[in-house]
Amino acid sequence: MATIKDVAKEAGVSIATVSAVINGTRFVAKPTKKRVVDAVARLGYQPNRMARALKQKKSHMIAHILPSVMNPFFPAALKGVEDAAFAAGYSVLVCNTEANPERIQRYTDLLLETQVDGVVITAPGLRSIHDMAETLHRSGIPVVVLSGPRSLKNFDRVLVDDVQCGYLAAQHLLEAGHGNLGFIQVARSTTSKHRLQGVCEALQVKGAKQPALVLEAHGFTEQEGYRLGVDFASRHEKPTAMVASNDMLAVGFSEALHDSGLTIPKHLSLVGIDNTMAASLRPRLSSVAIPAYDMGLEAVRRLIARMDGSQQGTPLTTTLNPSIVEGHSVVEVSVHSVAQNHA
Amino acid sequence: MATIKDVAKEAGVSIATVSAVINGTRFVAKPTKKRVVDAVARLGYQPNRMARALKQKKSHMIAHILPSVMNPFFPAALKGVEDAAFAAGYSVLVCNTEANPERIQRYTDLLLETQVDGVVITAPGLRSIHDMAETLHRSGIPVVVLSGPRSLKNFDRVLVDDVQCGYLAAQHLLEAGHGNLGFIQVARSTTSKHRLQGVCEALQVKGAKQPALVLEAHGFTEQEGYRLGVDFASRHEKPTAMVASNDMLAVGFSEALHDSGLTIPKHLSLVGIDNTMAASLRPRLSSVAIPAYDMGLEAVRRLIARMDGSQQGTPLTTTLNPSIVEGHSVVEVSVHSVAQNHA
DNA sequence: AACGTTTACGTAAACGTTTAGGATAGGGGG
DNA sequence: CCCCCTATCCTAAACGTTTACGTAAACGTT
Repeated sequence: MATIKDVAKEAGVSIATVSAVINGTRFVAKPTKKRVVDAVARLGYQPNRMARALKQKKSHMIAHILPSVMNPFFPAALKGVEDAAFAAGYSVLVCNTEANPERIQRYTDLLLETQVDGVVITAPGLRSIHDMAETLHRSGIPVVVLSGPRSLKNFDRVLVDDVQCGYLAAQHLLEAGHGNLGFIQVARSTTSKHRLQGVCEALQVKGAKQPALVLEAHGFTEQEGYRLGVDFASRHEKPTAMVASNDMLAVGFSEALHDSGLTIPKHLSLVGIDNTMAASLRPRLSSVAIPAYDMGLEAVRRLIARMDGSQQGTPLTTTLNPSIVEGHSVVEVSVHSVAQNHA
Repeated sequence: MATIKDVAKEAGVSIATVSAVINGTRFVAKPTKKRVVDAVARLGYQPNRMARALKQKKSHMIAHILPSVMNPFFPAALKGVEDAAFAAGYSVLVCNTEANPERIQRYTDLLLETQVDGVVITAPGLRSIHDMAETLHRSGIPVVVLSGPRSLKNFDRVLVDDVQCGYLAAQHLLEAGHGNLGFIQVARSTTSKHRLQGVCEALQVKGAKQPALVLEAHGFTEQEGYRLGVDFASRHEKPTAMVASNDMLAVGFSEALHDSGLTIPKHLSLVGIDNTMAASLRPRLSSVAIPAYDMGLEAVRRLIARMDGSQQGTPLTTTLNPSIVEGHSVVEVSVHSVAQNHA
């Protein structure tokens, strides 16, 4: 690899001059500049990023910390992060924590050593990730949290409005004429609670206060969805439509209905939330899409604003809006058929 | 951030000694070592990776170049890459090319500047990616190709055996009693051609030479699958089972059958290849799984072997075996019903 | 003609490491 | 008692940049 010294010699100038023409940091006479440019081309010179980083104390790298790229939500966020970073001249280091405390520990050390200029942490559920964020932050590294809990109050955050998610899901069903809805919630999850609240808010427009039926799952899993689906199928009084706290639940739920001889959307209209599994169902599940890609973009924009100092002071939280994407799991219903609520 | 100098002063030794105890590069008397270790702890010292990289000409970073993390195949490969890298003390930079020549160009410059120690390139279809690989390689950066074409003969490669994929798919159907199969191939794709060849090889055991029906798609897309599904449904003579060149095709195909009133697996047994969409179909699609995660692991192992010089000389290609994962899209059939081949 | 300004570039220190090549001190053999 | 060896640590150069500062030449002004 040619160094700046080689270029300087080749062009017959000092290294300071080479640096100047490369970075445009000061005026260089036209003919001199040309000599340098030519020399660079001849030698195929590429500035050494390590050396530059060392001198400038800026690595031009950011880290994206996430639980696992295998989870369908994260690749989209990662891509948003990478796109925004790329556009701004940053490279991104991926760090899969796998929710493993040991990995998390090693990664925070690694990131400190690497002198990354900033990090975006997505969906930090664990205490150890919380600690990681704090540690990095204390070391002066800007941190923005993507889709994290309210407890991370020292950081910039970019979120999707969970209440709005529930609201949209319910509204979509109401607009299709469904009067009494059910909801599948998840025990001890604030996310789920917010989504339920959104459902309630939508219902209030119709005068109702609560969903006609609330089933409780113990986790956002397909198995739990299936379990509740079996339960549901055996009931006499059934709402004509359900909202699931997330798509996984919806998939399991729908599977159970299918096994019980009930079909969607004929016997039940169903809408999911997060739109990760929409393609997994026939007919396609209607679901509320979380703009993961856009959240990634926004997170990095926030981060860059912190890194270049154009944004200072108290933490900001940006909220993006979800949107409903229609599948074929919801059926229009006339005002009359709403009244009769058994399949 | 504390530097090595601060530690040296704090411990009352020279920086060389500090470096020695940190890296264990030479003997240091026990009491001295303790003083250093304590000083490190007191100051919370972390070695600066940039400085180290500069001196050692080794960044301890590798890059993973891929078309797009949004494509379902790649996250698994990425995770394999990251796991192996992490275990070996390397960080990984993700580079989504989006098959965009401009991005590719900028990324190759970036990687050269960053002095990454090695790169793994996955699924390089394009000419410009081919060039990228060559450029990096010429600059002395070890490159291993994950799942690339045979034309990339200067590089270590890790592949899945496409012929084997076809073979497994067909064998699975044969074992279920299906005598005459069909195949959905993709025009001008060597991957598809190999898979077809595998199907043929499996058929030869039964005395047949060719699938009873070969449909031709113009791309690995759901739309093409749908188009061929419509075609298929209108035929009089139908095989009892089909193999699709990939899962996307299978999904589209199955969609079309469904719309034509044919159901899987009752009227047709179907198996896909690559297992990316298995969950997208009800009933679940039986498919040949490509071990993307393991391929990622293996790629990085190869890469590391090159980087530390333990592996030299002529390029190696490692082939991993695919495996069938059973869904519910294949039905057992008696020898008799095989004879009657219309639905 | 002497001097101040401007223009264009060079010198050298610094960033935080690693590492080759001393240097110092203590100890054993003759 | 001298010499040499070993054990232990230090000095200083080097990695490839950026940048504060310095300097030389050219020019205009009086």
